[in-house]
Amino acid sequence: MPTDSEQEARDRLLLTVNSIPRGRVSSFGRIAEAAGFPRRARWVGRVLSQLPADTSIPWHRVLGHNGDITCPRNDIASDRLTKEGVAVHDRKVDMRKYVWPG
DNA sequence: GGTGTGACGAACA
DNA sequence: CTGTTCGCCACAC
Repeated sequence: MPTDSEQEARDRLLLTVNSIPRGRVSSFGRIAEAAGFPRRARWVGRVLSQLPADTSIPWHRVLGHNGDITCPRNDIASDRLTKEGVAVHDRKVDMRKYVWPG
């Protein structure tokens, strides 16, 4: 069973992911720091990987720091980002143009 | 309880 | 630009 503090940590993390505006993206490390967990990028990736398929969390807006779509469902992520107005080229995004916080 | 691994990231050659 | 090395941490074996 997850600890209360662990649950709280995940909640804070997902809250931060939820705050990424439509049409913008962020990186694992940036989200981790914004949520109050510096240097926990890998943990962020792990938590997102365990989200249910029907979640409302915009996990597709979280990319690698260089703009790479690194998730296993990169097709879905690419599709959703494109529909949000984010230009995706070769499974990559121009981080400098869409990064949040800007 | 050591070891390998991963939706990471930064520094460096 | 690519590849290497290291730090990081949860987890499976």
